[in-house]
Amino acid sequence: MSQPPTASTSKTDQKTGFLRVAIPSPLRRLFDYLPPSGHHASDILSGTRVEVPFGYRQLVGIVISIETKTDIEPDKLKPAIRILDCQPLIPASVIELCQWAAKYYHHSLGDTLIQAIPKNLRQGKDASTHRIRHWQLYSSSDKTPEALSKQAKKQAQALQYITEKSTPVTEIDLQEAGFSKSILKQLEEKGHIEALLLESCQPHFTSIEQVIKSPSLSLNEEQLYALEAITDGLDQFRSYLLEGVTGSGKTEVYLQVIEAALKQGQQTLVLIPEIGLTPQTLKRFRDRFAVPVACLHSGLNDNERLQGWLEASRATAGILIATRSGIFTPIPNLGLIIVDEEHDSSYKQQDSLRYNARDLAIYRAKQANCPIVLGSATPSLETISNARQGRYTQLHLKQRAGRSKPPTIELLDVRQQPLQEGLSSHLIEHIGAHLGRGNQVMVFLNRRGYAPSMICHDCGSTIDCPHCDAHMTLHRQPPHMHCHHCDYQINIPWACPQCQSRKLQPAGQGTERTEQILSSVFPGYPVLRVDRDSTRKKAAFGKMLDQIQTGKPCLLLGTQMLAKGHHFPNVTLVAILNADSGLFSADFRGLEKTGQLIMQVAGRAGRAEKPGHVIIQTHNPTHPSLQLLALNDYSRFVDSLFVERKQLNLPPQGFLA
DNA sequence: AGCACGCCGACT
DNA sequence: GTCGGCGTGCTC
Repeated sequence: MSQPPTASTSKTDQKTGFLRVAIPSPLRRLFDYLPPSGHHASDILSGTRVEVPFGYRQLVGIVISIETKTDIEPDKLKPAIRILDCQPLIPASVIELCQWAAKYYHHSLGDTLIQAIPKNLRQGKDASTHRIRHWQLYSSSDKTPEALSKQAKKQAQALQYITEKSTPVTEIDLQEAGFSKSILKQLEEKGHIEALLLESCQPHFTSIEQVIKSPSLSLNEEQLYALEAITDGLDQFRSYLLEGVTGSGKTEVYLQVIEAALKQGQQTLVLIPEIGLTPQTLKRFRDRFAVPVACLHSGLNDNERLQGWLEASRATAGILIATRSGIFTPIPNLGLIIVDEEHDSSYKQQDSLRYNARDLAIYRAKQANCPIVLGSATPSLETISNARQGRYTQLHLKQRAGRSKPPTIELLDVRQQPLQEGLSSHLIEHIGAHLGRGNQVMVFLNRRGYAPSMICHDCGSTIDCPHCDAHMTLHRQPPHMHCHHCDYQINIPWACPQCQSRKLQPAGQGTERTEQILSSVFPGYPVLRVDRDSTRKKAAFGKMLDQIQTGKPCLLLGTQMLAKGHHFPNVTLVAILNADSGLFSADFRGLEKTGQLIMQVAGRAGRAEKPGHVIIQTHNPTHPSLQLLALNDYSRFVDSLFVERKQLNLPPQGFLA
């Protein structure tokens, strides 16, 4: 082995400093390294990724700081392998956010930071040379393209679109213009176009002079008041609660606030619930704004995620629409945060770092000194409590936009009434009447499968999951028993495992069972079942939505998938079958969740010209919470919950941990 | 969390 | 002999 040129060299290296690195490991401390050979610590910036030896492994860590002193014995220090970024990948603001989150949620900083960046970057991929697929006309003349057939209209349009652009077009751009991958592939096979991998060279979003692509809608008085309240303080931290009933036009207020932020050269982060980012939502943003709109959600592959992340962190996109984890995306010109459906539980991460993206969003807005808008028709008690204590400015949208009226809500007492597979005859009459008038009916049942349990008629024992002790749900399509907690599945038993009796019976109602009864009672109308089982295939849900949008009379039967975000103009009757099961939940937030769900479901009724009617079947017509919900009065319902929480000293009145 | 090491019992 | 089960300890 050759000696270093002089003995003093290594000493000088040590004097220049150490890298303090956050390592993706559950250990809640940082690790010091010598700079990689050929580097001086003083040239390395915090926020860059660094590859380091760690035990027997090599990991990608994040440089948190450069230190001149270390407590580690010199012979234990290892040099880092290499620096992965020439510019900080994670800005100081996001490191600070992660430090706060790691401390608050008792998690390691390394694990917190590493989950804040896309998978590709976690694995050490070079961020500066990220390439994406572009398409251009076939450039060499070694073969003549095959002529397009007259039927291939879409292909001809795509070819036209690509021809008109002078530079290669990104595949994403083409997809937004309505040309699918298969169209492009066919054009490629016929020799018309070719793919190129190019670095995207989009300009900073502020270089796009016109912010708006299509004109805004006109606002009613309440909307205008909200808009002005928020835009008055665009340059300072302030939290707003935008409480607006379903159909009151919250989104239009968001869009116009975003417009104001963009005009000041600032980016907006829009957080939405997990299932909230439908292609329609995205389209609405992209149709309105001329600046690029990036998105991050679970439907994207690793490269698309990286793309969205880079567009936001390089400020090529003016708007980032993201689900929970998007709260960690670097956004250099952050000037506005919107959290839509702020009460939604998908903002909570349940495993590893147990954060609530809505709460981190508040921290981030404070950090960026910008306004944050929490929007919901049914805000969480925490948020209402904050608003009442004056921490948030409260804005109300009480009227539905346009001419539609709030629905009437009826509690249908089914005590002592004959039930046909969970449906009372009164309800069946109502459903028939609405269908007969050519309208659509929505039946809401928050239980998928055929029946939530199997019970032995002779000994009373139930079929339970061996792993989690919960009842196993009976499914008929295909026939099996399924644990909805851990996914454990078995065949339907022939006999009771306890007493060998053959009298095992389905107990309770699931959507499959209700589908059967609805089809037999209303044979002339299609029954569309929308739950996680019937929509497992990717296109299935979309197809059902299309069928609903035709407006023809039909029965829509589903779980909470139906409750959120969709606009069904022809639904005039909403029936809620098992509201009772939510009234006596073990979780102290159970009643709150139930109330929010009922309000959300009820909001599906009568959104257009036709008045809506909601029927809640119940064995507890005198339940005070249910009565308040039936008055369509969410705030009085919330008041009653506050009283209860106060008595039991539960959040937000008290603390649990 | 990973990963290696080391101790011990079961098998070709 | 040696394969592998899991208990323990360490990571700059």
